[in-house]
Formats: sequence, C-alpha cells, structure tokens
Amino acid sequence: MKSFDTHTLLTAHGLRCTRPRVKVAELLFADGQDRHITAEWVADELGKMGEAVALATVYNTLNSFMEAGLLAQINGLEAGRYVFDTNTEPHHHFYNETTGCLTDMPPSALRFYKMPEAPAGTEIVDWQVVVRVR
Amino acid sequence: MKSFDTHTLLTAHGLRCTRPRVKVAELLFADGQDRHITAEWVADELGKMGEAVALATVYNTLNSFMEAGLLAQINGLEAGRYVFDTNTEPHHHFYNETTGCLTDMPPSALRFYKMPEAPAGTEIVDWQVVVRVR
DNA sequence: TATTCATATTAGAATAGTTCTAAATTGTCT
DNA sequence: AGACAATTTAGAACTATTCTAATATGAATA
Ligand SMILES: [Mn+2]
Ligand SMILES: [Mn+2]
Ligand SMILES: [Zn+2]
Ligand SMILES: [Zn+2]
Repeated sequence: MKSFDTHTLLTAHGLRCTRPRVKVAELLFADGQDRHITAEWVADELGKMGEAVALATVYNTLNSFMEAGLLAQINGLEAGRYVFDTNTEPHHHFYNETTGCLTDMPPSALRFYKMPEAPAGTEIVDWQVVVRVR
Repeated sequence: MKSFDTHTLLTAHGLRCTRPRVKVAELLFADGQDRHITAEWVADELGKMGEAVALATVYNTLNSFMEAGLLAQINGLEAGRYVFDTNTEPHHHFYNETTGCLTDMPPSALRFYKMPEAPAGTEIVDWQVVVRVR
C-alpha cells in the first residue's frame, strides 16, 4: 500500500531504479511539496534516516533527475552553489542575501511586457529572475 | 596630459590611490567602454602589460571597486565564477552556455509590466535577468 | 533462476575559483 | 620626515563540485 510509486516515476523518465535513486526520489517527491534543495541537504537527510548515500552519488542523482526533467536548477544565487527546485514549472524567486532564504515569487509579482529575443543563431534554453533582497 | 584622471576617480569613491588600483582602474575605465570582466582576465592583462599585480590583490581590488559602486556584479552565470560589469546601470544579459559569451540585452528586449514587491521586512537590493541561450 | 554486461555507486583524489593569513610595504595625514 | 592605518602579497586554505577507477548491481536474456 504505497501512495507514491517511485519505480514508475523513475522508469517513466528513463532512469534505472537503484536504491539511491529510489531514496532520493522518495525524499523529494513523495509528498508532492515544492522544495529548494542542495546536494548536501539531501545527503544529510538520507544519513539521518539511516539510508546513507555517498555524496558523489547524490550529485550524480540530482544531475540525472535534472536531465530527466524531474528537477530544475536555480541560477543566480551564491556563486559556487547549486540549488535544485522540485517545481519544474518556470517561475521566479526572491533570494535573501542575509539569511540565504529562497522563496517562490507569486506569479502575479512580475509580468513581462515583451519576451526577449535571443541573439541570431541561438535559442533561449532557460531564463529566470532572482530578486535579491535584504 | 592625461585624458583620464584615475586619482580623482579613486579618491572620489573613497578609495586610497595605490599602484594596483590605479592600474586596474586604467585598464577598466580609461576608454569608457562597457566590459564584462573576471579577476583572472584582469590579472592576465596586467601581466602582459608588464604591470603584474597579485591575483589576491586583483580580487581585493574588484571587490573594493564593487563596494564603492564602480563595478556591478553579474549573478546567474556558471556557479563558482564571479563576473563584473563596468556598466553599473541596471540592465540584463544573454549568456551563451556553449561559448561562455555574455552580451548586454538591448533595453527594448525586455519590459516589465509590474515590478516585484519584496517579502515583508525586506528590501530589494538587486535584480537582473540572465537569459541562457544555446 | 542463472548469466551477462551496461550502467550505477563509491571513496578518495583532484579541480578551480575565491578567500584567508600574517608579514612586509605603502599611501596619506600631520 | 614620522606615524600608522590601510593595502599588498605569496602561498596556504577552503569549499562545492567533478573525476577516477575499482566494485557492485539492475534488468534483460537464456
Ligand atoms: Mn521555486
Ligand atoms: Mn553588461
Ligand atoms: Zn523499482
Ligand atoms: Zn593618485
């Protein structure tokens, strides 16, 4: 009686169903909540749960999940830090430089008058706004 | 007969006038052009000019220039890399993930319908859009 | 179920951009 | 010139992430 089918989620996204991936998927997706996460947080959390996964594997897993479209990457925070978002819908963030707190921006907070056009010969792959606050 | 007064620029911004700062300021501001620069580029360039400055000093200098308002920092590029902009006016960028090329967005490319409001108890310090292209 | 093998995991080393340390130097004020 | 706080510097330290290469494992096949 599992309410959340990790095996289906992984295989449907072309990912082999391994113990580390199952544990990470359960941690991130089982309750359907939006989360902003780092590799370190995932590794710590699994450790506390007695399901330790090597940090390198956590990185591999998060990158695989991102390539598979299960996670989005948030750019524009502290240089040198990768933060992933379980909400893969395009949306924007407030980043509190003092506390490190990252919050979703209500969709109504920002509207674009005109979408930017990519320079000749290129196409837009991603764009997101990070509003830094204090 | 100097067309660009580094001494005045530095002291007017509350910075002591040292050899490294004068050399960096001349390199970055003498011709009035907009530039996107890294510490490594500055150190290399000064080295080639026979005016070597220690890399740590270049970092100190760029950070001082930024605090003094002479440079802006561009967030949202590769994690772990600081890029500064001699154009301190708020503006946005295209970032080519393949080539690493960073270009200013024409002001007309993006218009905002509504400015975002910061979460309670905070104020917006900075925001910029990086549109990633390929 | 047993075999197979491409794929994934892992510990530890490597990497790279940036910051730190602490001793020597230098710019500015008097 | 003298005083002293600010700055420079080489090299070490730091830190988040990736790499290496040996081992383990999932899933397809027999
Ligand atoms: Mn989010
Ligand atoms: Mn620019
Ligand atoms: Zn499974
Ligand atoms: Zn001067």
